[in-house]
Amino acid sequence: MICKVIVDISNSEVDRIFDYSVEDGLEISKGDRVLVPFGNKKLEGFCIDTAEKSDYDVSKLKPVIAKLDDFSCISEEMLALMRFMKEKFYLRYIDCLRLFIPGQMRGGRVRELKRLYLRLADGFTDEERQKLIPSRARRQLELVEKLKEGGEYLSVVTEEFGASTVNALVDKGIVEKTDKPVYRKPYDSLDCDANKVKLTASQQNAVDKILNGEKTVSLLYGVTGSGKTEVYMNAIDRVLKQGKTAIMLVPEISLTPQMLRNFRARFSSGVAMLHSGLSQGERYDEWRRLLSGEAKIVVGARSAIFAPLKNVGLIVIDEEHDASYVSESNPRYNTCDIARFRAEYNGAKLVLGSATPSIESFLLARRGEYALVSLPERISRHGMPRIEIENMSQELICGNNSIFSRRLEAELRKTVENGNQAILFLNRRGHSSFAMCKKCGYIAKCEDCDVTLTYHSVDNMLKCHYCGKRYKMLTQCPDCGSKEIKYGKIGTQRVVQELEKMFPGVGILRMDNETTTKKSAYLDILGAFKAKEAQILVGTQMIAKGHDFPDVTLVGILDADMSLYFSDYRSAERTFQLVTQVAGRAGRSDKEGLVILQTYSPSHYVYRYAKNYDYLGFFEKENNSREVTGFPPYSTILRVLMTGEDDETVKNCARNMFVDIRAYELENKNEFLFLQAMRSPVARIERNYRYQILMRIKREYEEEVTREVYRIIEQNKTRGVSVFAQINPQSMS
DNA sequence: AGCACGCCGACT
DNA sequence: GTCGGCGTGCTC
Repeated sequence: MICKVIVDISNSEVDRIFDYSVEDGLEISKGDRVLVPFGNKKLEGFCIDTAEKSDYDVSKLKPVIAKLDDFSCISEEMLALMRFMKEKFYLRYIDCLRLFIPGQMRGGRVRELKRLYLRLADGFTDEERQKLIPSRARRQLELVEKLKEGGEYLSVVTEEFGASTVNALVDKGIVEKTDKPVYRKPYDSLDCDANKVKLTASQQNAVDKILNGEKTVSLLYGVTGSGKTEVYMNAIDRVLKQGKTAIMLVPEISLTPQMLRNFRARFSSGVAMLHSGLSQGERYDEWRRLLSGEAKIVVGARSAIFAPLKNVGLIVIDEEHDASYVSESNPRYNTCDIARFRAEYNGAKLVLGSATPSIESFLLARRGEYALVSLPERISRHGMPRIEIENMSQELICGNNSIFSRRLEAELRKTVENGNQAILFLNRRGHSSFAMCKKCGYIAKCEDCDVTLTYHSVDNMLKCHYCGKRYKMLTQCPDCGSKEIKYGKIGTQRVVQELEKMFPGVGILRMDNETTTKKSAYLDILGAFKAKEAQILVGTQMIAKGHDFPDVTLVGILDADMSLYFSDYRSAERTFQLVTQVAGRAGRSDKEGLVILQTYSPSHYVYRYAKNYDYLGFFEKENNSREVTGFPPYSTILRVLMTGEDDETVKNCARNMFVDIRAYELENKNEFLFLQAMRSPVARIERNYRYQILMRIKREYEEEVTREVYRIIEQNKTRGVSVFAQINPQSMS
């Protein structure tokens, strides 16, 4: 027999299928991990197929050394998914396969916790047992009866029956001692009261539409507090009753302990969790519980979409618009595409849930490709805080050059005096910034792309990340002539300093990506704020989602424009989602909440719609603008990134590929909207030089053009250059 | 990736 | 004369 193997080295040179012979007596099947000789050493690898023939000279084949695990770890479905991912995202086989198993398994680092386990030995009839056990040995007979219903750990049995009883049966050979792994269960202490809430009519209707509708994908559109979680849990419950399994995804950052607790309570040990908070060992154990079928539901972040479940009946992606569902490094993939593949493969349903769906998803729903399932808005906007917009240009004209508007300062004072809490929110996207006139709100944009220019402090230039065009930094506003150009960004540190001056003695907490590298620190700060150890919390995106703070009555968004003018075609969408989400932090209890949004562009349409919580209005406007400008979802942006240690080599490789792609473009003019090669905006990372080829392709040609581009890449790839593809990148770094 | 094979400069 | 530089080719 021939075994087709992918070796465990992440390098495009060896990311090919290698054939090995399998010697008699060794049983290898598709999806097994194997140990193989490779060059002059032994490597781990994955058997992705078996065959009778090989294209390679059979007499030169080396034999597989061994099978690595005593279970099969990659299912037929996952092998198909691997091929899909390679085609769609231009990934290596091995990088996909690595996503499918817990990291600990590689390199034989798994240390399974094993305990002795008792079970009845095969090959004994009841009569034979009766002959062997004296009828007066009541305890032995009882134990045999118990074990007939299934095995049990030795320690449990010994406690109940005593060691002598056990040993007597083991000596007779009627009972066998074996090793059985025990799985570490995180959150085992959570209480498990089955809190089944009766669904409202509209929730019930939503569940029916999701599970019984003809469409594979449903977009569940419902504002915060409309009861989406109940819909998810009910739908999962019904799917489980059909003997199927379910995948529930939540955004990474939130880790939503609330959601995890709900699931544990409702489904107890049938739930496995996979997220970054677990230790390596816990992660492995949860994965094994899923593989063995012991757990039928997985709750987790992005990577949980690769859970080794069989017969999946339902996949839920909660907060579908969240950026954490897109992998922006190494194996770059989009969770939604993976979920759709798995749903279609299994004949399962996929639910995308959000209060502020991505433009892409909502458009697909409106076109009828997805079923649109809406939960009614809460009866009134009561409970949603009022959003007020403060014009920062006006503040400047009135002589207020501070980072706080006079209104925000007054409201902060009021909040502090009343013993309530406030959150001040700062935007921080990446390391870049943009140029803006503080007087009139003018924003420097690219002449060709209508995208905000990014300020690069290294050379004091403004650059367009979508076409590579460079501009001199502004010294004066071209519109109003003012020399007050803002291009930096406010740091949390600075905000805290100002606050300390304004409110001496008031507790202030600070949280941002830089200071909070540890997960525990993040939870500590939130805990301290919840316990009212401070009255003001200053933070970045991290505090925007999840947690409820009942005493927060004021939320200030200091620099809303930071995300509005970020150089990304999705910046308006992001800002709308952000404002809506941040607003949700104020007034979650009976206390009335207020949101103050500071901006230099008070009349921007995003703020107009966000202020009224008008998602549909925003969608219409934004969707229209995407169509006019030819950005996704009306086009597909394909970025080919090349990196390597030698600048010349990488540059040449990029040039060669560009020449071929350009030739293809000239023959297929109609399919392209844009094509250009350039240095990457971040030109060098970790001593690797970076070049990129950017294209915008008409949406309907996405598949055929990407296929052709990948073919050209494959043809031109050179030693010393790594090539990656990115579809609709979140950022260009 | 990692290693072997292979062809040109300064050294015990 | 050799030791060793890293360019190129290969790994079933």
